[in-house]
Amino acid sequence: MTNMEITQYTRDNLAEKLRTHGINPTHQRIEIGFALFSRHEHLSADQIMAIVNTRHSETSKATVYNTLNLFLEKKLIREVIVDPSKVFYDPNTEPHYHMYDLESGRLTDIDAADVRVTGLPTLPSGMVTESMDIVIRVRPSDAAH
Amino acid sequence: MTNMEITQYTRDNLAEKLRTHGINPTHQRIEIGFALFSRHEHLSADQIMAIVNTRHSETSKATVYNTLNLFLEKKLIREVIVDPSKVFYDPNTEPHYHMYDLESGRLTDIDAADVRVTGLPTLPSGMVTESMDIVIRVRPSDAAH
DNA sequence: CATAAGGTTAGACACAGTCCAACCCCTATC
DNA sequence: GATAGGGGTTGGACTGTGTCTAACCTTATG
Repeated sequence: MTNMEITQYTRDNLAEKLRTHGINPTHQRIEIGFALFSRHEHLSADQIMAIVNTRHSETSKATVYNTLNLFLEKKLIREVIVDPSKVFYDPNTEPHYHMYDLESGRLTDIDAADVRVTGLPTLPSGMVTESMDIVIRVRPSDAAH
Repeated sequence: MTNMEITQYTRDNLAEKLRTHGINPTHQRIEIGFALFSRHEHLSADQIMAIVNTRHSETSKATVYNTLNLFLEKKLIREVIVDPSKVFYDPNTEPHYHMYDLESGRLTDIDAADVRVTGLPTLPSGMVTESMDIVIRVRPSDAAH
């Protein structure tokens, strides 16, 4: 099981999800996880911090980064690198790719199930693939480029 | 013609290349272009600045960034976003993808000619594709992950 | 209770990249 | 060959993301 289908996240089942990934579910971690998993959006660290700090207790910048890096390490979330100025964190760990709207900065998922990539070279020996990312950068056709 | 085959770059034919792209070939711009095009490597802004400042005159950080952004605008080079901490600049504007070694940070090209990608969704109407980037992240198989 | 380990915090820090106002250099014009 | 003007360059200040550190808090355990 990589991802049991939870349709509605609560702070309780999120705590459970953290535990099954070997993460001690503290107050702050649950809030940060909740921010990511209850929305299904790609959020940057500062967006997450803003969301978390509008409710309940304050959470520091250090904790936000500590927690996101912990979640990454434990493969609970993924990192999406499309914008040179900030990293997006992606609660969807199923295989998928991304479409990035250069105009709005909006990032949307492309299901990997339908996509086939052929003709890639074989890896140098002793190397293994960690991930393959595909990013399609798009813009409105009337926009000046 | 997108890219005439220049096997050996000199400061002279580089000045010519800049001119054909509508760029006034100044001293600094030629040096920065030479750093990128004579190597066929992916360099970051600080690497370029280091290279340029070991020979001839000094070039400021502002000029390095101004020039790289100008080159990007004029489609003389491409930007490769794989590492959250820095942008790489790619002198190769032919269609190709990238393999990124997470251990060493080394970035290598994958020729696009052999690669086929099928099953991508159609774009939302009014949108055009600016680019499609594929990044294969690899690491040594013995490395702790 | 005492202790220790783990978690959180504010604030200092590092670093990539941008901005700005002053300056420089080159060319055109007289 | 003086002058002016525009494009290019510059140092330095600044911004924003992300990291580090040392102190502090919390919780489980004996």
